[in-house]
Amino acid sequence: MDLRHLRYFVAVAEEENIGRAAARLHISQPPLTRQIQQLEEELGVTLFTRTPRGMELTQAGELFLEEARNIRALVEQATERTQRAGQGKLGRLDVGIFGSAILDAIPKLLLAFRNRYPDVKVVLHTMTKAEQIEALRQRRISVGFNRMLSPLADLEIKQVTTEALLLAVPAEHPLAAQPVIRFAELQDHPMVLFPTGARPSFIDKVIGLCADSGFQPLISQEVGDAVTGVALVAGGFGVCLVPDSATTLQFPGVVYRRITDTPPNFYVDLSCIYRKDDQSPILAAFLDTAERYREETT
Amino acid sequence: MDLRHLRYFVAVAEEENIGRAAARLHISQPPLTRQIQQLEEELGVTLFTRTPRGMELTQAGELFLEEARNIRALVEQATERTQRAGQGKLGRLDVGIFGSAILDAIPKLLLAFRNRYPDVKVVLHTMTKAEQIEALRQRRISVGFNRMLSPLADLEIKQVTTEALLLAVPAEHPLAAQPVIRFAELQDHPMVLFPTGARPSFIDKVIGLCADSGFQPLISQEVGDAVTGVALVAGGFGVCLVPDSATTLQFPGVVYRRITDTPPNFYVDLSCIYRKDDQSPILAAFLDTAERYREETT
DNA sequence: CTTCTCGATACCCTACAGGTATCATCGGCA
DNA sequence: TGCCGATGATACCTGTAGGGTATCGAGAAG
Repeated sequence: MDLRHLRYFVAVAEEENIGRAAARLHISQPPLTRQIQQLEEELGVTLFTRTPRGMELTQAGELFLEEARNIRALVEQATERTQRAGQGKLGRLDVGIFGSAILDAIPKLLLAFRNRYPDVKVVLHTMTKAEQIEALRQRRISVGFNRMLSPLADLEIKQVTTEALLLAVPAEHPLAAQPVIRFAELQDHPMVLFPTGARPSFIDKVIGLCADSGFQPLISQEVGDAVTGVALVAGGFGVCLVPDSATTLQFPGVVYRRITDTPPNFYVDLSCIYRKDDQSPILAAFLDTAERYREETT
Repeated sequence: MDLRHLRYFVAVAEEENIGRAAARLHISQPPLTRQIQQLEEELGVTLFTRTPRGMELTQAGELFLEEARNIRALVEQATERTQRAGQGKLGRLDVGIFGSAILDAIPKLLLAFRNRYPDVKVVLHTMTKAEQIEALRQRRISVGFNRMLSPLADLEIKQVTTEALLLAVPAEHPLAAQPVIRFAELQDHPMVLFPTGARPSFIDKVIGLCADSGFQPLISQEVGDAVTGVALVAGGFGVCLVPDSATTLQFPGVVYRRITDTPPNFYVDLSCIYRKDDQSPILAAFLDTAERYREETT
């Protein structure tokens, strides 16, 4: 049996007349007769009673008509859904995000993606940079978000946005009272740094900036993520350089201050990382959305 | 697209290897490659990623695999069900029965049919002889039960059983006290006859029997069916000849008595009637069951 | 570097879907 | 009653496409 048989059968059943059905199918009458005969022979069931006025369904034929219509609808639906999946419009995208970076850019980007591809189920997995890389290679995620990513042979990196750095300062701290903060002044104040874990990371960025300005920071504490860092600032552990987006963390007793004499690379990137060999149309759609986001926000 | 494509696709998806899938399908590898390519081209979707180790489903491919399996299962089910329908094992049978004749033979026969063909839904329609014939011609029923059916050009009649006649007598009636009742004695006693309506019917049977014995019955009342007839007997309207099966009607004040000197045709048939041109396998199955029933009960 | 395994390609052959011509049958109608 | 028209069935031809064999190209493995 063949989908053609089903198509022909439904046409004949609906027209109750082989000639008309043949015309509707754009074939001539004899082949249609033969196909129907074949179908009946293969099933071993008489589907039609032949009358001088045309073809009339038997009870078995009526049942088969329902089934045939059902199957044909299902085939249509399957192709349609598969095509949507092939265009990245339907399916699932596993995304790795880092600890506290669910701030500003990532939610906005995910929201934009959801709007463009409402039938793609986005699943977020919180994991560190090293875990993201491992998960990418094991195909547990298709894309990861992180900062300060280093090039890798099998993974591609694409910058999503850059963020200026701000200084998180305890409200009672002398620097909070100054109208202007110069970067070099930070050498006199204990700093909270983050994240711990896989290097290079944001920590190295900050230490590098200090080194460029000719000093070593006074490290009061290293913590895992920005949220903890700002919490320690609130607790008086010192100041902390954070990306712009961290200002969404409004802790009582913490104020954010701009640095006036920013060195040229006084910003940090937010990038996404994915397998070079990943041909998934959903990933392509996601990266396209990310690209648009980047263009809109720069 | 074609069911073959689905079969091939599922095999490749399951084997993750075109060569093995080809072996499983008993074809050689190149045609299988081509069929998969055709399928992908027709859908416009890459279903597999080709690796040096074999074929790996894409996300769209995974979805299509589910759909394909589903469709294939449905096709199998459709053929199976249609075949059962074609063998008369699945479907619906509309049966016309007459007023009060839901006694003895018909329920037993229907029960036997249900046991042999549990998936055939039997729908009973109570209708008179004339209504049955009309309903048969209009195909609202496939078979009807009745007595004293006359041959018709387009309808076939098949006897199901015969029943001896008994006399329903009021308990207080003089005949009830006699040890023996001879048929000729009935000429002295008012009788209830049934059914009214289309002739020839059971009424004519009784009148004919009386005529054969050389008398005209004293008709006290004509009623629509045996139940009403026996009820009138209970009410003292007279005696009433009824088929054997009517003894299942146990009215208080009514007793059934045998006639001793029965004439040779002192019985009435129960037959079924159906369209000569009806090729329905369900009807055939039903008639076969009826035939067996007849053989078992004679 | 060789070898093995995978899918892809090239080319041939045959089966079968589809075409035309024609037949058989049954109702309707003059 | 017999002709005509409509219906599905049959006979036969043709071209497409599905399946076969032989072979290639690319990676992985040794």
